[in-house]
Amino acid sequence: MNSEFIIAVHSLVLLAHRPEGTASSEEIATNVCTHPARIRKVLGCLRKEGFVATREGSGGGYTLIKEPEEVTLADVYRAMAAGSLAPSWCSGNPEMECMVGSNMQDVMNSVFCGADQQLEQYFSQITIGSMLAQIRERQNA
Amino acid sequence: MNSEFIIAVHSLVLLAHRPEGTASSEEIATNVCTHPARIRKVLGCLRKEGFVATREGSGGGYTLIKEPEEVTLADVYRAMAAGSLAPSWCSGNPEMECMVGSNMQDVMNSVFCGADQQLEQYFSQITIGSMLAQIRERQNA
DNA sequence: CTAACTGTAATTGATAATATTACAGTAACG
DNA sequence: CGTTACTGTAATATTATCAATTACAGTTAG
Repeated sequence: MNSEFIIAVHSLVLLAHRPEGTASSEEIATNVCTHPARIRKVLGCLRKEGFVATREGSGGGYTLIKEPEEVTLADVYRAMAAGSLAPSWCSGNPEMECMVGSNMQDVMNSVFCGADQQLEQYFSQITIGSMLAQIRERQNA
Repeated sequence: MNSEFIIAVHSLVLLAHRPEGTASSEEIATNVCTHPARIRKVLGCLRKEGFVATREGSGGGYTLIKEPEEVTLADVYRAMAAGSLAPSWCSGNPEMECMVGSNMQDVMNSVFCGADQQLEQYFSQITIGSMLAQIRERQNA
């Protein structure tokens, strides 16, 4: 799994937790434990996909512009990491003579496409809001 | 996803395709397109898990000792790559003060545990035998 | 005894992931 | 205005991970 997916989810949960839904890249970076430049890159992507609004300049930052309960992890997954299940490494080779070796890439690919869909379906049941709720439960326990 | 999972699946399908269910690490490596030493490592693991038998010495090699239709990708996944969905990279830090940052690792972890189970369930519907059948279909088409 | 194997570990090389730095562009605020 | 505090983006370094390769001890058939 793409670690940018994790950063995106964490950032969205943090924004949802903020009363105004707003934070700067530095605040988010501190919370996520990474570099502000990386946050800016990931949240720039989330902006293009319509999850957050950004304001440049002094006092600027990132604002969540969707209801936390309506943003599913599947939405985030599609935006950040779709198809990332299959490893870059590939077995077999379509050019070879052996029936198994020459067809394996295609068959393996279809297996991973199905897995990706399965994963997306699972993620569609989890929202940014429900993750925040889980965190609050843990805190109270 | 772990690429050893792919190597394991490919190797098992190849063995299933062989009349005697047998091949040497070099034959498998050629078919998979990797190095024999890597095959030996992966299939050594499959031996420990009871999928194949190995014979050392001259004329030795690897033999499939299960029915291809009864070996599911979930079995292989558990043996080779269980829990490999979650990235090594971790966001947040349990030591920090912020509720979100300090609990994110745990919550994220539970999300990925669920995803892993989901994936395993999907893989349990696919067998080495069914993959070989798919390959044969493609070949005929 | 030799040839053909597996088992395993160490080393190297390649690639990808992450952190860091740098700086241009933008907006608030005095 | 000019200064300060931000984002956007790219380039560069640094690490970490993955895969190939090499090496060699142990095993078995003939």
